[in-house]
Amino acid sequence: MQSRFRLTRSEDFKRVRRIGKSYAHPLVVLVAQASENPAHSVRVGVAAGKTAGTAVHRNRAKRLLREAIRPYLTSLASGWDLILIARPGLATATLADARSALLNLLRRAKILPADES
RNA sequence: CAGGUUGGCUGGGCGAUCGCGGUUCUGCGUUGUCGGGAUCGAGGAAAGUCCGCACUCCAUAGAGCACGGCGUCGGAUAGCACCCGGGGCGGGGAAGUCUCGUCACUUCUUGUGAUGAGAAACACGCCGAAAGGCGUGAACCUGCCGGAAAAGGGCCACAGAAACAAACAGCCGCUCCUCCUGCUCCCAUCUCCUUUUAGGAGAUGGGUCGGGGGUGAGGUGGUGAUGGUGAAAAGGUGGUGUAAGAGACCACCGGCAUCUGCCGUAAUGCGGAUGGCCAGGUAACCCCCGCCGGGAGCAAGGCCAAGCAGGAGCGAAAUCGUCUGUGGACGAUGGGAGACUGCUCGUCUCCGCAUGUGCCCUUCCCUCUUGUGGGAUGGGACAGUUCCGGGUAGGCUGCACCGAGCAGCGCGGCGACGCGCUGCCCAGAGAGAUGAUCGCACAGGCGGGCAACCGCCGGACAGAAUGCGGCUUACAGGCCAGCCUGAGGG
RNA sequence: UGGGGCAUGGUGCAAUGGCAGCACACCAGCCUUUGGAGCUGUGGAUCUUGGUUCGAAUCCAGGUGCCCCAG
Repeated sequence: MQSRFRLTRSEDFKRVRRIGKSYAHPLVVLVAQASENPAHSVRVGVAAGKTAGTAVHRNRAKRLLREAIRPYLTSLASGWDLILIARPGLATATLADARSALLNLLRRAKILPADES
């Protein structure tokens, strides 16, 4: 993931987690919030807590999420800040499972148009 | 070859496409949140953080106690309680089974677990008629190691007389009392005999002096394993000995102390002589002895930017005496501060240590070119410093390293490790870089099949964050090697 | 990163190295028309693995999990 699509600053994370809207899936949780700068391209942050497992499992979950969202970064509506939070089953899932879960969440958040696949 | 056991190495490979991080080179009418190329990119444990260091900051002249850690010998190392090689004492290896009953679970069959009873029980050696008893047992693994617990204290439940020092019961000697028995003696009665003023013998009854034996009670002394309980009862076995006993003595064995011989650097081991049996266990209980030990940690620390709110303490140089060139020096006394974590102290340092022969003001004195300069006195401010409080969570650095560095080869050493030569520069972020898909072989598991083979599943434990050494813990599979035991072949 | 502490029935806590207890809860019974309360009773545990010791919840070492503190 290129660095212009990344959410890095701690205050941004805090802001999105506090006032963003969340969408849940058994594998992933999506938290979305409109950015302060609407012209800015979409920014994504990835997180995995201790409940996701050991360090190996947490790293694998975050890599899966990054790989899953990578093809859609340029087609997403701009001006959104997203946080993807891994849930315990994600580390043992495949890339196709993660991608379908992610598409489901993005359509529910109306960030990705429904006709795009 | 089989079994056992240990150590070392490895820790999925190759290719294609897409994607990520660092370094470096490079392109542009477009200088970008741009594009292209090269190269590097997790581990043996990166983990736990149990030890030891490097590095950084703070504090620092000493001694003792406390506290904490360590504790066999030698070696290795920059260093290390855990590394390497020895030694000693234990434990495992090493004894595993069968039958029956009861209970629980259960795949419903005698399958698993618990429990009770019975039987059998590894190899070798010794004792024994037998039952049985005693001793030893490889490689290798594993635990511990000062005070041989003979400075002292504590504890040793239950049981047991008693848990370490004696008592109690017991045994035995002496003495006293009571009772019994029988001997000697005396008296009485009766009978018999004779050598007939008398004597003798026997029986019965009684008496008590003395002596013997026994029972019971008391006193006194001796004795130690007899008391069968325990995890543990004061060397073991056999004999002598004794009133009874006991290392009291003797033989053999075992242990200890002292002296000593040999191998070994040493611990230790193998012996010899003498002594003498006093000595229970526990120091992963206190304790004693010896050695070692400042504190904090890369969120250490340094620089920059931004931001906030300041406050308090100190901010000096005691008193007296002597000398003096009037700047000061020396000595004494008292007080304070400090000598770092807890305490104490002979003693030491300073009288501010870092910092002004600095600045302003009040009063007095001297000088005098009525400007000033010098001294004394009291007060204040600033710099500085300590503490408290407030603010910040951004950037650069430390930090990606020429190093206790890595790889290969050789040499020395049993080994930990060391030395030499050659080659290399080898991850480094800060929401945290290694992933995904496909293909091909190679291991592995499951199913089908006599087999060849076919189909499916599918990589163990696990992710760097200042670095290094050791330890501990987790770990599928594969490869290699050593040692021991047994069998077979040459 | 460093330091400190804890682990005992389902829960909260006790226990000089010597028979693991207490309270509440669960279950059963009694009482009550029934429930609650009350009374009586049963079952159930030392985080794990080794070691020291005659004997370990306790002492020592390794491991596991949890909590707290500091910057």
